Formats: sequence, C-alpha cells, structure tokens
Amino acid sequence: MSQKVRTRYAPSPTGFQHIGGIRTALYCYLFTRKVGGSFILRIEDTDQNRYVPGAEEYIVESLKWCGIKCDEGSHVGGEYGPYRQSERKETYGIYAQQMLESGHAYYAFDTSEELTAKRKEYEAQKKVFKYDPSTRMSMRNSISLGKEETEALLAANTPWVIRLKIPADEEVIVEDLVRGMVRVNSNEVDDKILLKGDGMPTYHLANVVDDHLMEITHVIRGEEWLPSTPLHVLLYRALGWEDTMPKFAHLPLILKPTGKGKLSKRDGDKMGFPVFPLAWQHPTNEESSTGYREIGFFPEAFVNLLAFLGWNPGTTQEIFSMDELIAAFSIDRIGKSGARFDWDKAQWFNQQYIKEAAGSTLAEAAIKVAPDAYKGTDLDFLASACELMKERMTFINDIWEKGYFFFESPKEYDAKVVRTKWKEERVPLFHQLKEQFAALDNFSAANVEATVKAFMQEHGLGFGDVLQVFRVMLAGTKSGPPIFEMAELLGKTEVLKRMEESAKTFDEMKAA
RNA sequence: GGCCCGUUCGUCUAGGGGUUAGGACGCCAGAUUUUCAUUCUGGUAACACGGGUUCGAUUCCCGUACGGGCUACCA
Repeated sequence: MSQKVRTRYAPSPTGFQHIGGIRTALYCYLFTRKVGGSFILRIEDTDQNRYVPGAEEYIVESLKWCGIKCDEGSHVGGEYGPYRQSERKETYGIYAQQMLESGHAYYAFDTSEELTAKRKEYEAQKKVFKYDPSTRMSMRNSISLGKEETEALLAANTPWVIRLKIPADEEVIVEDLVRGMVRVNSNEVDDKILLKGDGMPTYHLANVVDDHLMEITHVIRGEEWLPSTPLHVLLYRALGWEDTMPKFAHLPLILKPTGKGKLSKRDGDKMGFPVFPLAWQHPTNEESSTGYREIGFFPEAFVNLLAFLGWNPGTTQEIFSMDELIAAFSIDRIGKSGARFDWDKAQWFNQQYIKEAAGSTLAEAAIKVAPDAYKGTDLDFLASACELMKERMTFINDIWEKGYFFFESPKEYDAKVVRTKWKEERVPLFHQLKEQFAALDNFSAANVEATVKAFMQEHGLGFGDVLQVFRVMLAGTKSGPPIFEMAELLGKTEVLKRMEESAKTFDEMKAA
C-alpha cells in the first residue's frame, strides 16, 4: 500500500497559463516534494483547434522561473512517456474500443447540427437537453439503431463519435481531500463523448487513461473540475480501474479582486496587475501581456504569495522559501472557499524580499530587466544604488523608474521647492557651496555632510532650506534616498555638474 | 433553469460549543528619520440570516439568502 506518490500538472496549451494554473502546479509540487514523490508535467493538447504555438514552451519556462522542477514531462522525458497527449492518440482509441466491447460505451452518429437543433428544441420548452439514458434511444447511435444498421453506417464511413454509456440511477461518491465526501447520482451525469470525430479523445478520456497509465496517485486540480469528477469515477469503473483510482483534491479558485468570477486570462492587465507569470506575445494576433517577471517580481516572492492564496501554515509566519513551503505544506490546510486576488498584499510580498536582498542581488536582477538606455550600467554602482533605494522599492524595476536619477541628471525638478526655496538672495550661497564641494579632496558622505552643516551654520540656514534644494538639484524630487550617501555615490564631478545644470534651470523656472 | 461547492474584519486568513474572536495587507494616528521610505507603537474593522440541538452557539444540524463553479465533438 505504500505506493510511491506520483502527481501531475496537466495544462492544455490553448493559451498562456495564468497565475491560477501556476498555483495549481505549485500546490501539486509542494505536496509531491513533501512526500518524496514524482511530479510530472503532461501536456493536454487534444484540442487541435485551440492549440497556440509557443504555449507549451511558455508553461515550461514559467515553471522553471518559479523553481518548480519536473521529474518527468514532455521536456525532460521519463519512463511513462510520451507526455504529450497528441502523441498518445492510438492509446485512447484502444481503451475506447475496450469500453465499446464491454458495453460501457457506444457509437453515436448524431451530427453537431442535429445536437444543436435538439438543444434549441429543448431550450424552447425551457428544458435542457442531456444525452443520457432517458434520451439516447431517441438519438442516432449504436444502441438505438441496432447492430446491423450500426455496422452499415460504419461501413459507409459515416462520421461517428464514441460516448460513455452512463448507468442509470447509481450513486457515485467522490472522496475529495479538500472537501470531503461529495455524493452525486449518475442520473446527473450525461453520456459524454469520449472519442471525438477527429479520432482525438476528449479531456475526460485522455485524462483518466493517462492518469492510470502514468500511475498517478493524486489528482490535484482546480475546483472547476469537481462537477465532472463523478464522470471520471464512472470512467475508472467502466475501465475496471476503480481500485487503483487516484485520490482527488480540488483547489479553491482564485477570484478577481471584485469577487465577481474567477480570475481569467482575458483579465490580462485590465485589473491593474499582471495575471501571467511571464510576459507573452501571441504568435498570430496582436495580443500581448506583461508578467510578474517583467514587472520586477522575485520568483521567490511570486511563489510565496501564490502559496498563500488558498493555503496557510496555521502560524503567523508569512515569508517562506520554497524549501520552507515544502516542509510546511499539507493538503488539509488548503481552504475551501475561493480567494480574491489582492494586489496590495502581492506587492507587499515582493517588497519584503527586496528589503531583505543584498544590493548586489538586486543589481543582478535589475540589470536583466534594465531599459535599453541603462543596460550598460556598472554592476557595482548599480548595487550601491539599489542598497540606497531598496527600502523604497516595490518592484525590481523601481530602481530604473523611481531611482533613474542615479543614472542620469534629473529630467525635471520639483517646481514647488524651486519656487519657495530658490530665493534670489540665496542663489550665490549655493554657488559658494558648490565651490566648497569642489575643494573637497575626499568626497565622502561624511565630508559632504560636514561641509553642508558648516555651511548651514555659517549662513544661519535650516535643513529644509538647504537640503531640500540640494536634493532637488541631484534627484529632481524632494523625496528619496539619504542625500549625502547619494552624493558620495554619484561622485564629486557628477554632483558639481548637476548643481551647475540645475542652478541654471532653477533660474529659468523662476523667470518664467 | 438543473447539479455541485462555498460563506469569520474591505481583502487573505487563524480559531473553534463557554475566547477581550488572533494575525497579515490596506487605512488612520503617534514616535523615529534632513525628505520620502523603512522601523516601532496604537487604532479602525468580521463570525450572512432564520430556525433547531444545547445550560450555552460564531463553532454542530436544517433551511434561506448571497457568492462561485459546471452544464461543448474546450480544457
């Protein structure tokens, strides 16, 4: 009974997976690592119409960025391959055939048009059409038509699908690790298509067959699959695999911040934050979106915040490394209700990681996302700048945006400070201060500070009068990192240059 | 519509038959800081409703309301 745990993350490459998918993969991964099992990536590409080139690579890259390592999968191989359902097409046919022979499935010849018409007909009577024991005798299939006619239709190459023959009035019990026992009567389930007209399996068949063949022990997936789980149980039963059926755990959904509906890919950047781990550009249309990586998140922070959306350790600790998450994770601490995505809290997580990071770590991360103009920035200089800026950064990119003045002269100056503090009678004084700086041999923060303080005393000026002007001269803004350290980092030449430039601009601003 | 799942501060959540219902984010106030930020201190704010069960329910049961999911030859 001590069978090795095997789990899988099974996305379909019909688009770029968003944070909900990543969270599912993460929970699955944490659980698997915790118990020393194998984590598998399986690509469910049975829908050739919705296939998006590049989506599979995107999934692999996302997982890699998050630090989620696959033991088996389409990109790493393994003993249970192939791991791409399109490459296992024949396998599903065999099992569909098996169910046909055992009487658990049947051929259906109804066309899409006929089915649509049927649905409309029912809808007109305010009813919902369901292909099930109560209606299948009135449809065109191997049960209603009989053996002879079926064989004739097959021989004439009439298009067909294979449907599961749902038993009438049977109790189906799903034992869910998150929700407990869920009981459904088989009358609620319909005769789902197993094998489509193009010979490809539907999700249900492919999923059950692969989970069985790959010896998956735990199916961890989103709550949207809970309603079709009874169907899956019935499928295991029809295939004679019920005794080795995996355990199920259905995860609560991640909801939009408004609480209206689950977070979806289409939300893109519309909600004011990324819903994708990585930026992407659709291969065939103009659509694109940014990701957490590009916006300047640490993958560790991203993983951390995702872990807390629907799970908690039961302690007050909130900052967790991947290893700590693995150690602390357990399925029974997963919540049951959907969690709204909270952008404020998400930012807070990243801020925590930035605050704790060394300047050099920040610099390495920052240079990767640097705008073209700053790509050549010296790493040591950048590290020092990050060190001074990190307590006011939320994203790694903030060093390039909020802290751009480390790398070039201010683009604009705080107008209010200029208006109130750049007084005509004091202008010569600032030129004098500049000369005093010029005379410094060692342009250290301490020396700059001493110079400024002596200057203030000599002329009877306060901190606000001098420091605010000095700050605006160097950074353009009246808020920012410690000014003396910043001056030291910029260096004497640059400071003198900026003082000169800004003094001119200040004069012009006053004159205007 | 039918079926399934859910419901503790605005948000993420802890808790659990008798608690001052705890923490975090956000927000507000104060302290520190040359500015901003950080940090610290304090504050604001919740058991959806109605019936049971019980000496006692936020906690257990039932119903209602509300929210979410599913209802395709999509996953």
